[in-house]
Amino acid sequence: MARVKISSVPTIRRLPSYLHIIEAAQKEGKDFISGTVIAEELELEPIQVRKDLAITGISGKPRIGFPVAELLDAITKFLDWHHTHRAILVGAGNLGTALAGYAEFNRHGMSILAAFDSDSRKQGTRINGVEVFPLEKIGEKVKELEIELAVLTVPSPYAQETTEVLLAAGIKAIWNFTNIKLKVPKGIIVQKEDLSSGYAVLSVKIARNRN
Amino acid sequence: MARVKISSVPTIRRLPSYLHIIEAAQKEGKDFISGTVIAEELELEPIQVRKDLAITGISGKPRIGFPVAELLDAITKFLDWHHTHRAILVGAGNLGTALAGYAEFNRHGMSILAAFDSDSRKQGTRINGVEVFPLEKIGEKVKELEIELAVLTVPSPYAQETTEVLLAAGIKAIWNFTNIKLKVPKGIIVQKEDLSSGYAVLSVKIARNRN
DNA sequence: TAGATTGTTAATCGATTAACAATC
DNA sequence: TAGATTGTTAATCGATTAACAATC
Repeated sequence: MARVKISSVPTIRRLPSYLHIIEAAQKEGKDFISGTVIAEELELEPIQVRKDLAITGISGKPRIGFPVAELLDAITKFLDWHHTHRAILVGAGNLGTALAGYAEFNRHGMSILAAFDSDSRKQGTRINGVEVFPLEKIGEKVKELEIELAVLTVPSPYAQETTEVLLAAGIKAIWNFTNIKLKVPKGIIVQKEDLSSGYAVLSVKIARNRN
Repeated sequence: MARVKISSVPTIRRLPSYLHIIEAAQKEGKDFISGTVIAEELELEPIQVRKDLAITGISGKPRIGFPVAELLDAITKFLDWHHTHRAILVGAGNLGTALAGYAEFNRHGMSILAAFDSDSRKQGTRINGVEVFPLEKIGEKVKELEIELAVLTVPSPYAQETTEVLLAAGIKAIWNFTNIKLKVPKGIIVQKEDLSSGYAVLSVKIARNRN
């Protein structure tokens, strides 16, 4: 009986970088790639790569490695990147515009179908091909376009009130780029992308390096 | 003998969110804030907040909590956010522009003093107040402006070659927003900000939620 | 005083790493 | 065959959580 392997968040976070390496190997015409090679490329331990790849269910051959095509397929499916994630962008500023045009996401199933902004000068224009609507249209568009995900890139002071609008529209998953901890009911998925925490780690490293 | 408390990366990553909560408390005129309150706000365990705050060296009072002003000062200093980090932005696209205008970073010591882009139409213009120069000027400007940090927001295919230019210019720390694992000599600090790994976690959560 | 909160020490949990037989 | 790599089982490491005395 096939049991679902338990996968940890750290493992999930590493999978996209594996995917990237394996895609490069495929472009070079390789049919197999070893965990050792992937590990070298990313400066990880080989055992960690093997453990991570185990969750895909693909088995490798000793001395040869893992089959590239199968691995790409299995990782993509594991990440649910073979499905389209129908998304809206809320807050059409620079960050939102950057995300709308980020090829990496588009290639992996994220489809931003509409953007929203409170600035009437932006309404009716397009950012990276995505039309910008007033916030009032969120409810209507979410239903019409069968949206499952909202990418939140409004200024932080508006994060919570905008979230209320999204919840009212029936949104079940929010990718939160603000530095506000959103208050949402149980069952709503919130993924917080915290640039400040990255800056904190970097800053501490630099400070330690100075001494 | 005062020993430097060991601090883990997870702890450092949580400090900015504590700072945010404590700043809000200060604005409300509060002189003390308890770990319990911070934990509630962020949906963390109180014991985790107390452990994390211990690295600042500030001690709290039972029943009352931690002194807000001292805590803000200690966290800011711990993160080295009281020093100015002189930075350049390499790649003046939408993401770079967003980072240049991100008030959160400016408020906490990151000072972007110049931007660079290979697109000659951008050269001479300003993004969020930062002047854009051709890449050829990097070496000169890094010396002139005493830059210690480069924020890398070029398209991924140019990430490694741009890094070589930065290294040649004497840059010792790179904040890498591309999805390329940069090859750098030992001693160079690279902080990778990986949006794809966030998307991976989100995507898996959504997929699990559908079942 | 009563009791909420701190801070220390110990226990638990989970992720990473090590060891090594199996095998291509 | 020889030996590099896989995959499993066990050991280690480090982070989180629990327990609880001290105390404001």
